[in-house]
Amino acid sequence: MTTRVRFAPSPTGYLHIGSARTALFNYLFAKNTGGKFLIRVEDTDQQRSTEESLASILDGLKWLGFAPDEEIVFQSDNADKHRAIALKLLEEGKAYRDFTPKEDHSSKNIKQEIADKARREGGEKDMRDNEYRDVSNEESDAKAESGEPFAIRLKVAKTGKTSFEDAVYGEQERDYADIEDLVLLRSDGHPLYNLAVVCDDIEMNITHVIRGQDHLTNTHKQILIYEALGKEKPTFAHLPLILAPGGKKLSKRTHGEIVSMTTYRDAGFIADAFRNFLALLGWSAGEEQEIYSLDELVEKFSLDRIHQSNATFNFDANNERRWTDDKAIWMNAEYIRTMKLDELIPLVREEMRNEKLWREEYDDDDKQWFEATIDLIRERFYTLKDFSGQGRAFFSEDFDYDKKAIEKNLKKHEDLRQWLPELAEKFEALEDFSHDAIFETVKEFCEEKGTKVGVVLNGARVVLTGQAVGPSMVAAIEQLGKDKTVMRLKSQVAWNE
RNA sequence: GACCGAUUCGUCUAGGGGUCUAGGACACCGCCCUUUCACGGCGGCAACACGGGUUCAAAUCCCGUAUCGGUUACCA
Repeated sequence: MTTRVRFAPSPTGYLHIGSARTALFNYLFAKNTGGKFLIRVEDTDQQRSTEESLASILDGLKWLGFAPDEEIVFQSDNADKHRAIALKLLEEGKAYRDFTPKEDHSSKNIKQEIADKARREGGEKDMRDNEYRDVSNEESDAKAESGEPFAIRLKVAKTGKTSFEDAVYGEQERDYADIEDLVLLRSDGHPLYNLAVVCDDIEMNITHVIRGQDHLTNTHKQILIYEALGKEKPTFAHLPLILAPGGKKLSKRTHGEIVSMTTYRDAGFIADAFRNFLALLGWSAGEEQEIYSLDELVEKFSLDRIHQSNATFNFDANNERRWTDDKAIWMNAEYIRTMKLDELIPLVREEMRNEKLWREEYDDDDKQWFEATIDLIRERFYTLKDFSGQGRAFFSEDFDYDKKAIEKNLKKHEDLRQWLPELAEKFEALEDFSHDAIFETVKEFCEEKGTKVGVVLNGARVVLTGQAVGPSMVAAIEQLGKDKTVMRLKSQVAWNE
């Protein structure tokens, strides 16, 4: 039997980092087992579902490279089927009409309200105390015919328990006494989540349900539906959650854009790097290797190596350098400096196009120079943004000077104000502007002035690139070329910043 | 509150009775390298939540406690 898994986002926000990880694990599992990876959009909550949200989620999935193997299913298209199934269950006596008027919740603190109510009721509450549970069919039919609105609830047996073997968490049991008679169909005829999920998973022939641990206890309710329907249940695999620092829930409301996938794409992350990082949040191959290509991840992935404890996604909103997880940033840098140059170039090209730094010559006459330059400067970069930011001076005269660099490497050595233009003259006289010649020139110049090479080189770095850090300065000068080097060394712009 | 789950360095994690004076990665710190910097190399700091068992032996098994998380909707 081929495995079939689905990623089932509800389009009520952008693609959350935790959802992205769920999508990744589904994808890896499908490919590892030679199965199908499907996408089902759970848009039954009409109130909260939006087009933008859907577009953003699909965008994020596309960026990460998770293309579905079959057409995307929209859950709302199946509402009629879900309704029919609920009615069938009612007919069979496995569900009943509940004429209790709908309770209204003030929209803001629903979670809190429910928790408070549950606390008040304590463990005393009898889950089978619904007064309509055992009314006769005749009475129920009559009320329905008279037009009284009703919801349809599943009739959960009084004693017994459900159980299933979770592929991650192991044997799971829950007493019927702890499960309420869940609502299948709302009084307005709208099918609810647990029903819709089960029906669609059956319809789509899903063999493995891989989803967040927040669904673990609700799984028992779904099993009850599978049983009422007389259908075989799939294998369940629940994933540990991804938390914010301090072990709190990672949410848009409190943490903002940091939880959105598109933030990372827009911040210059490489999809492969981020996917690699995500894979290691809640799963590991049990070896010391940490950098994995997609193919390697697919090959090594298995459900039994998924962790059972939640992971913290580490970041500090008050620290610009630590705006997101250190390890994610490191991994991105690692990919930038070690990936194949011809895989990196297209990504840099796109970034430069967006920043209006791209020139057609880079793909033509200046191709060699461009590639050599990228190869040189990638060494210290963390994101794709750095190519248009810190690396800007290599492609444009319009670049910024880092204030700290000016203070530390330029203004602290007032002599450089004269020396740098003097050095420019020496360079100008150079016929052969090669690495060795440049270095010899600098060295002689420093001996003449009785200063350390570092002082001149660091000062030159600021004037030439606007930065305090970068690749080997001599190599950078060679790459920049004689004209630009001479011009910038003579310029007083940086001094006036 | 009830039910469910988890708990190894600051973070991600290895480990599943002896090989653990607990390994790796990120971050941090130091040294070296580059006659220069946030590369690289080497090294350092740093953890088995707590208490009881079981056992010749427990980070690993069992029980309790604590803490954290999840669920408890006519949301998904």
